[in-house]
Amino acid sequence: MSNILLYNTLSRKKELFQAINPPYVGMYVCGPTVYGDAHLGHARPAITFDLLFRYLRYSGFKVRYVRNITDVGHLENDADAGEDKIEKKARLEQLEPMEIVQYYTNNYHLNMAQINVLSPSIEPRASAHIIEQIQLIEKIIHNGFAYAKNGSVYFDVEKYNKSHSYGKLSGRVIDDLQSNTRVLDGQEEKNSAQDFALWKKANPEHIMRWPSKWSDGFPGWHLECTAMSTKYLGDFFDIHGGGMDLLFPHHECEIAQSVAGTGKESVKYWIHNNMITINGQKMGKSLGNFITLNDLFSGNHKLLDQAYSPMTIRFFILQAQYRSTLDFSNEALKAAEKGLERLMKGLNLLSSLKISDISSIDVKALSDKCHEAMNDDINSPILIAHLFDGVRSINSIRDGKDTITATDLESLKTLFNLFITDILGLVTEEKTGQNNELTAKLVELLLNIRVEAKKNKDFISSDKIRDQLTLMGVIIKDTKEGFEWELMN
RNA sequence: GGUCUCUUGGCCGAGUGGUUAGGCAGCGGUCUGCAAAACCGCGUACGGCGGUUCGAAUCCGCCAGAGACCUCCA
Repeated sequence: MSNILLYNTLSRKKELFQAINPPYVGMYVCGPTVYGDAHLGHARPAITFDLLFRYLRYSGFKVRYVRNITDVGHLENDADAGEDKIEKKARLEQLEPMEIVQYYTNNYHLNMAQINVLSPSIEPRASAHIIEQIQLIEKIIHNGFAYAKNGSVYFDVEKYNKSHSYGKLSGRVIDDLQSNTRVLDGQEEKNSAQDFALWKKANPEHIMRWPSKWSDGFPGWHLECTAMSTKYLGDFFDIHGGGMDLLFPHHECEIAQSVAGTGKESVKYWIHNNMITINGQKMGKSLGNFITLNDLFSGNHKLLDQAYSPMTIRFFILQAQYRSTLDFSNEALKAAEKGLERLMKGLNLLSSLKISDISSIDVKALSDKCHEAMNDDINSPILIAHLFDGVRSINSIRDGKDTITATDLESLKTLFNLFITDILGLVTEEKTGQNNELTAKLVELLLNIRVEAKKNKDFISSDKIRDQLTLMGVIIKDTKEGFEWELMN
């Protein structure tokens, strides 16, 4: 079916992807906690796994892609003393918690659509799966790996580690953890510092609460992913993805929960995307150095020289391999903007190429290279480099320096549409105002007068029209046939 | 402090033993009334010091610097 290599964090090497039940593939990716606008960092996993989703589907797999919305249980601080992120935001904004959840979920969906990220097959909410989480806690308690205390339930890491390996995903040793875990407030309930909460008893002022046999409370953060992934994908599924920062403790805890609950691990391939950095540091909420997607699209942020279109952001992220850090800078984004333009121009040129009896370019070889790049751990930058080689060939054919047959041209069109549009998910963006009929007519009227002036060698008038229009934000390109124009963003 | 990772030409970013990745910027050229745009051409870089090897950006060691995780984070 395919020979896709994927880097599995569990084994620390690239493995041949073999679906558990081909052609079906189950993929679970940790989605956002909806208590703020999505920032550039959130776009990385979304695009990374969107790319994988698209490529797996193209490769013949029927993928069920589950990406959750965390709307409860994600604590602000340590598991005992912390405050629920959603609740905190709700209190600050004087809103019902679910109002916050709805608002930021809507914004997330809008942003994802803007960067052309496909909707997952299922998008479960943690708050809608309390029963499943309670059932899982009961199983874990039944199997002896959790204990209740004062209405809360904690996972017994030490006991689990005696018969299983806690730390196998992140490469941690439990003894190191014990000696190095910082002393935090409110941990007195737990038997051991590294134990984590499965259920938390709610304080009286806590709004988000559900009844359970232990207390009126709410589930722990790590639990939701285990409960929801196995509910929709079964006890053993193919791919679990997320950001590298979730590796420990979140994903480590997921493994422990699933083994403690069902007796076996539930994930075959663990895949992690790396971070987006800014000035060499991770972009994140806690450091306050994040730039939201809305900021990027509007250009309205002190670190931004200009606005960047959603496709520029998408291309910027795709230009780096997902396991590398990617450093934000205006210079890098501008480079991405220009590069994307070049690529899309090449794609558009395909429809106007003249055909010949023979081809001087090798479309099949290009196609093979593109597939090889994607098969090698989804290496999008290599794929893009090959596509740029294709663009050079396309320009060269246009200039008459290379030739292409009708058959090869069809193949090349198919290839470009497949990789650029379907797999990389890059589409041409309409510029705002371009469709305003009156503006278009006025601009064209002026430019036609300018053509007349040029014919009459009245360069003073022609340059005046050009300079004035340029000042107004009309980009003019002179061509053999006359002119082309577009509005500045 | 512990665990792990990274350090590539002006910028971003691929590449794991021997062939020029690619993009942006820059320079040169074609085109143009002049420009702009577009297109074409041009860059032998791999933190430092040793070692292995016929040969290392790529393997090993040491040193320096940066980062991630260890607490919420995509």
